[in-house]
Amino acid sequence: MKSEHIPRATIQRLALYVQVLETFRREGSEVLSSEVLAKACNVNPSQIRKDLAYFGEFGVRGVGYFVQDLISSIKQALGVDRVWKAALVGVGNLGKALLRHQDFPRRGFHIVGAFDCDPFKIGEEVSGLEVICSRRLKEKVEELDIEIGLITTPPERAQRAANYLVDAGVRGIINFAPARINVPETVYVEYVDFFHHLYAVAFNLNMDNQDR
Amino acid sequence: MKSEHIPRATIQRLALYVQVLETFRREGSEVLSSEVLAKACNVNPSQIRKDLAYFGEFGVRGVGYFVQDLISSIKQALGVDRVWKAALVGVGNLGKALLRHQDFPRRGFHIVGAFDCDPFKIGEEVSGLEVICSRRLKEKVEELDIEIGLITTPPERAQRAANYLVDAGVRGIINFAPARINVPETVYVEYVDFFHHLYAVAFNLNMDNQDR
DNA sequence: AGATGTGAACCAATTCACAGCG
DNA sequence: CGCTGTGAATTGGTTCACATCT
Repeated sequence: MKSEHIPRATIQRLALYVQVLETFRREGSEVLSSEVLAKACNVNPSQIRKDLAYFGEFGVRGVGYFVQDLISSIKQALGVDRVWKAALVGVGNLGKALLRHQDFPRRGFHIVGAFDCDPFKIGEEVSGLEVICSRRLKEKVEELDIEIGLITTPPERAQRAANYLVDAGVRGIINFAPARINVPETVYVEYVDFFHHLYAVAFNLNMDNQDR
Repeated sequence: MKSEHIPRATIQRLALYVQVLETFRREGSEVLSSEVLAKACNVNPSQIRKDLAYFGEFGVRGVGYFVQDLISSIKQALGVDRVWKAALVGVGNLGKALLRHQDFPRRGFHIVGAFDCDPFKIGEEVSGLEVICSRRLKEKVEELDIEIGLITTPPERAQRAANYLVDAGVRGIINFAPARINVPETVYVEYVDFFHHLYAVAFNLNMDNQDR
């Protein structure tokens, strides 16, 4: 693999390719060209080839790509060809929904700890996990070998959750709370915010309305 | 407002600015410079000024921006200075969590219809809404004046949900299901997929691990 | 023959640097 | 004087076009 800098957009597209390739596999495809995959993903074929080229040569000239092999190769490139263990902090509506979400284990992300600071929630069981006091994060992260943290607290408690996670040695965080968080440079944060998407939809509908 | 093409990234950042500005407002700030806002959003100050320039001149030279005014201006630019009515299709774990999510109404997105095709779910009440058969979408969309659709079905039923929504005249869709959907050009779709973010985190942690 | 892999050309978005204004 | 607003410079990402290989 080339150690060039890999655009963030490439990573996002690779995740998309896996999703679409898995659909092709379910439907029985064994080989496909970058052109076919491109159409299904709504991107340019050479975009796909460039994205893949960061990690190696996975295709066969004159033939295309073997679906199963390509899925495996991309997953390996992304580092999702293994199990990642995660802790969830904030057992509200969203937190519970994520804990119950079948796709997490199915996709290799095992949520092995659920944390909250509300004494009424501590001890409650959600989806086979006992809710534990957030203060005990460090101890549990070490015990369970957790590498990823999911923050699903209300926004005003997101920073505190982040602090606990960082202190516990977690180096990857996905923040579902609508608030920015400060963490050391060594910690990687992804923000998930539905409302940014809702705003984008509203903006586009609004534009269309004005054009008429 | 200039009718230039506005980059998608700009729209996403404007949504971010609103989020961060609302935090500043809560904390009592009345005026701030692009530099201060930039630091809080982790972007370049001139980026902010450029983004805003697509829509008008909102600042005061030598002073900065008035927090409250800027929030209002951006919301107006994005088209979120009003209420948008939405239908949710697919009342599973995620669907229920979204229906119960206080932030939707708080941010101007009112989910006024919940739909599912499972006869066991139809008639059930979730967060004050009766679950209605998906086939009745068209009728309800017209009756309730719905403009946005949220798809929270399993992936294999996402396309059908999209078809119902399009047929009902909905022109903006947010798809939470991990599947691409085909819709006419006139319909705007946003995809929300946690796993793309999880993959990005996994990739970065994986890289860090290899570097050591 | 037909698809990949890739350097070159293109285009868009970000950042710089400073003129313009309160 | 200080910060905005913006043309110019730069960076980075995407697309093209074709050499390359099965």
